[in-house]
Amino acid sequence: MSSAAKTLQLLSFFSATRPEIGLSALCRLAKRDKATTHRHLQALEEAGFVEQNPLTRQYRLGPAFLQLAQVREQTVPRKESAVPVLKALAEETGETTHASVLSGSTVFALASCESTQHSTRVVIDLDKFPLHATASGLSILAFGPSDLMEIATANLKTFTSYTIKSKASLEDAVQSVRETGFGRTIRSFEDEVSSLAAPVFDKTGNLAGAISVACVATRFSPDLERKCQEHLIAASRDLTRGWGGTVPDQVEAVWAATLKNSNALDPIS
Amino acid sequence: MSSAAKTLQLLSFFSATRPEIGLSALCRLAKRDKATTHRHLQALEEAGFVEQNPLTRQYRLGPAFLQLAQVREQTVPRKESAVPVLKALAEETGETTHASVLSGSTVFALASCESTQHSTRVVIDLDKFPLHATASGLSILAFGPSDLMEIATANLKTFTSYTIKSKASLEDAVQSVRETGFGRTIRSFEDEVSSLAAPVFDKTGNLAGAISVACVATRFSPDLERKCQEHLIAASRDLTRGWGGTVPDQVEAVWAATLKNSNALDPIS
DNA sequence: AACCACTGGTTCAAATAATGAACCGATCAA
DNA sequence: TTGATCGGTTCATTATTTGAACCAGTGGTT
Repeated sequence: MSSAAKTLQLLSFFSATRPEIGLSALCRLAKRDKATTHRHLQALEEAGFVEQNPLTRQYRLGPAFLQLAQVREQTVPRKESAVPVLKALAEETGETTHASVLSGSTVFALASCESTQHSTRVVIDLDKFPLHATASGLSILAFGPSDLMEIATANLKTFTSYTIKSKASLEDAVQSVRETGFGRTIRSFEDEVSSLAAPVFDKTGNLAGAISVACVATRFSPDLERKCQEHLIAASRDLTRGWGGTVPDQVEAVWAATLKNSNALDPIS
Repeated sequence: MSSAAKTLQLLSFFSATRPEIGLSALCRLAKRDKATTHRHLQALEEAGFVEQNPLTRQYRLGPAFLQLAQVREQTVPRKESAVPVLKALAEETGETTHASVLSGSTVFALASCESTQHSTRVVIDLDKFPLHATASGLSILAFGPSDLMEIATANLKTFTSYTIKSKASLEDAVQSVRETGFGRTIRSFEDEVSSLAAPVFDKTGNLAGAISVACVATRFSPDLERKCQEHLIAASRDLTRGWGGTVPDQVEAVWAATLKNSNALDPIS
């Protein structure tokens, strides 16, 4: 590990829950020498990446990040960071993938990617995802702002015979998403499509959008679902990271539980 | 210069106007070896501080900054409280406003706001303010830690024909800031810009940064200066308050004296 | 007041990791 | 083909990083 890498690693110990760290504490966290850590901190301080609280002498993240984050946002808008994640997800699952962003109370399509693995594949060309009828919409209802539920129930448009039609069944569906961490729809938007989606979060820790896999319904087996779940988790983490956030622990927990359950049901794995 | 410092320095070459840089270009900018620079970039990439554009292979700032900027703002919420103050100040004066923070011995740009009142306005895109050549820098020299003076005199870079060039004239300028409470520069950083700045303090009672108005030089009349002074006082009080501090009585006193003098000179107001 | 346990910070010989000229393979233009 | 880029890699040389031991200061206990 290079000296630069060690220096940079120190920054990763700062978080919202541990915003200020003293020299000795940081040595323990990083399992490194005091002299070394001190020199590393001085290099970081010079660059504006950390500063010392003049009262407590503890170190905290510096103001340089505000500037650099601004440049990053100007350099890489959200769509661009979604594309590689969607590509990877499409390749891994062999199905079509979508990313969407919540803006106000509308779920906008951001980008999508078709897998080349199968000759039949899902091609959905929409720019707004209905909240009640898509896996992405359900994910966003489950983990997004609570006032969305009202808007969703006011717009229960029917797309197929499977589309959710009542407020009660929508609430059930959303509750199930909260418990599993995945939005899930079977033929509810298009007759031949079943989807699985995961929420994506941004730097404010709020829900920012969703990422989904749209499967040809006849291919949507428990095995495929399991595979989609695994890769959706990775994809959501990646995209959340690309948008500057971290997946909330609570969501990670329900994902872990869901995967465990599906393991239990499937004695092979 | 430590290897870590060299690595970190690479990041400073990225900006809104130069968001992506290739390996060779970065070597030229940093005046360093290609192998070395490449290794440094790899360390940065591993930490998420840079990433490569998969198409062009050029490097750009990474997503880690979004997270770390978020943590920084949660730790020391400065930018958030500065924005409305800058906005108000820009509106009141009709000129561009800046806020900066002192970290270590560097003055970082925090945020800025352009007035919509005039069609010609000052647009300054820098991330570090030179201590000797900007109104903000002079304010910080005047009311900040005394060891800054050494650093400033060691870095008397010339920007325009008006830029302060000698230790003696810098000391004079700083003394004048102490007496008036305002940093003041006439065309000293950019040829067409004259600025006025006031110090901002934090909860420890120490200087934390500065707030400034950058005027198109040809508009910088005594009337406008007077107006800027009045509103800068209010803005500095607001921002200091937003950062949990209070403006020291001694600074308030020199402000009051300055306003009184300019009243005496200007019988109209 | 003496003692202890803890800070943050510094020193210097020993050891390790950074360095850069030269090199490779690709790409592009003339 | 040639030449001038580009990004990336190699390895002997060299300079930098390293950490045990050391200060100095602080707050709590005996």
